[in-house]
Amino acid sequence: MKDKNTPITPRAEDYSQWYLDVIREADLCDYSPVKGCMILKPRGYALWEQAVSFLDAEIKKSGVQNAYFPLFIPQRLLTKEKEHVEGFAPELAIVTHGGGEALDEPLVVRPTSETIMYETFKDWVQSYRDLPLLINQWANVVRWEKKTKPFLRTTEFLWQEGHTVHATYEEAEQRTLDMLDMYRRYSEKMLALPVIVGQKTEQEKFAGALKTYTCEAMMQDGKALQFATSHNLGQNFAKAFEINFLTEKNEYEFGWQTSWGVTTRSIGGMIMAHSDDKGLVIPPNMAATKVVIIPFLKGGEDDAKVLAYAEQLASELKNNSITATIDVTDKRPGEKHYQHERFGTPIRIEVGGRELENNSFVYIARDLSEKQTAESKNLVETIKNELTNMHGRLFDIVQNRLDTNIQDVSTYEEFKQAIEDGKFVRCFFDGTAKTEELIKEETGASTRCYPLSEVEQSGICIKTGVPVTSKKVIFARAY
RNA sequence: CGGGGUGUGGUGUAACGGCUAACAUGCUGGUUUUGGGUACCAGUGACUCCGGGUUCGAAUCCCGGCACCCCGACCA
Repeated sequence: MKDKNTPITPRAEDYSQWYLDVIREADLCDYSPVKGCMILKPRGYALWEQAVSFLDAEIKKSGVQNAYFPLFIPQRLLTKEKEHVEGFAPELAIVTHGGGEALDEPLVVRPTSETIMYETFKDWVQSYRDLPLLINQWANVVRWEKKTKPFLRTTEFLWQEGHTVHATYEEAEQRTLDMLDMYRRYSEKMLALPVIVGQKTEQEKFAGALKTYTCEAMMQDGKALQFATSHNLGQNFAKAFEINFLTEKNEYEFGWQTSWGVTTRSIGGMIMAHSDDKGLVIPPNMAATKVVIIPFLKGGEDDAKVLAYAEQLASELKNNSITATIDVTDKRPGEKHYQHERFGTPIRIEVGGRELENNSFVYIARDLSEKQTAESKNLVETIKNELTNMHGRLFDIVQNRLDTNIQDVSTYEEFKQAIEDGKFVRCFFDGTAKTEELIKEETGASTRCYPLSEVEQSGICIKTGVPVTSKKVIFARAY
């Protein structure tokens, strides 16, 4: 943790350094001895736990069961689907020795579990009666990335990966979209983060997928962050792994598959999108501790009464499912205030002799600096409302940022300028890998997605001028 | 992996090639304070990232490694 004479870097000065400062100040993680890996400290892990509890419930509600597959994947399995192996080959961690001896066949540390799961799924799926097969796993995966940043890109990360097999394309597509929508809800309800949901271009889709859908969020510097994906795998993997089943007509057909995942990166997105120059801001629904109560203790005989009052307020909140703690450390009040601002605790309540006397309490929402006073009989209602309002305020700020920073352009000059200004750009594009690469080279912007909200229409490609009939695509610089 | 930058107590910094590596903060104990980082006293804490070299003498110069940061390429 930094000291008081070394405040965190202001956002405008160096966004990247600010982000690292916020994380360190909030005591979320440590660097590991292995480059690029992240040690999640309790405060950081608590954020992920909130995400897990929401997502796990939603996943189960949609009929999916949890299972667990091994960390090690025999290398030959990974090579079965051609595009898949080509996509992942450069970032694999491979184990060559075990028990002190060289292994006959190297083992890949899973970068994702399609291959090892589907090798098994082929045995689980025999008949149309076995479908749909709906499996999810909570796991860690390893991708040996060149460059890392806490939460946003780490060598090892935590995620949830869902894998399903269906009897028809339509059903698989529906599942793909349903899970995409779950991620949108996760983002909006938990992270207070509005997102653009849409479909990835051919070039940007998942290695081995038919279609990839994504949630794209806008950070405070205008860069995009993709933090959840849902893939319609078609029959690509089913063919490679021979996942076939007998239909009602007693004919063999390959299964139609989906996979979908969200990672600890989403926590990074939340941090980047909401935090400020004072430090971390945790949206209320993501905060394990929603309220911290700071009693003003003056060393007199009133202290016991003030403390009892604080405890009374805390237990009332807890009885109404609002997690609250009392900060009884012997630090000075000001120091506590700064600390909890850096920790991002959504609401701070202050009580002392004054409040005790007139049965009130002072509260401050993390995203506002004004102190407000309320009567203790209205405690639960007041705090509940404030938590709800805070969620709304955080959401609206990001929504507004998104709305005002998406620009429709019709010339390449406009395009370049808008990207330079840190905006999301919406335009037509010919859909080719060549054009996409060229634009990326010249401007640093990549395609984010074809938003689901867009409609197909005629236009001309922003770069090549070729006439196209398609949705407009979003371009942006991205993390 | 290419280009650039930075590595000094837990943290942030300082020190011309030259005294026992300095200051602030933190941490521990004490007194004092407590409605936005109290003040003072005492204590604690660094083979100056690692390994070589140049030199009478290296935190400082040179070479090699490693780590971190920034900009690219790769990606959730």
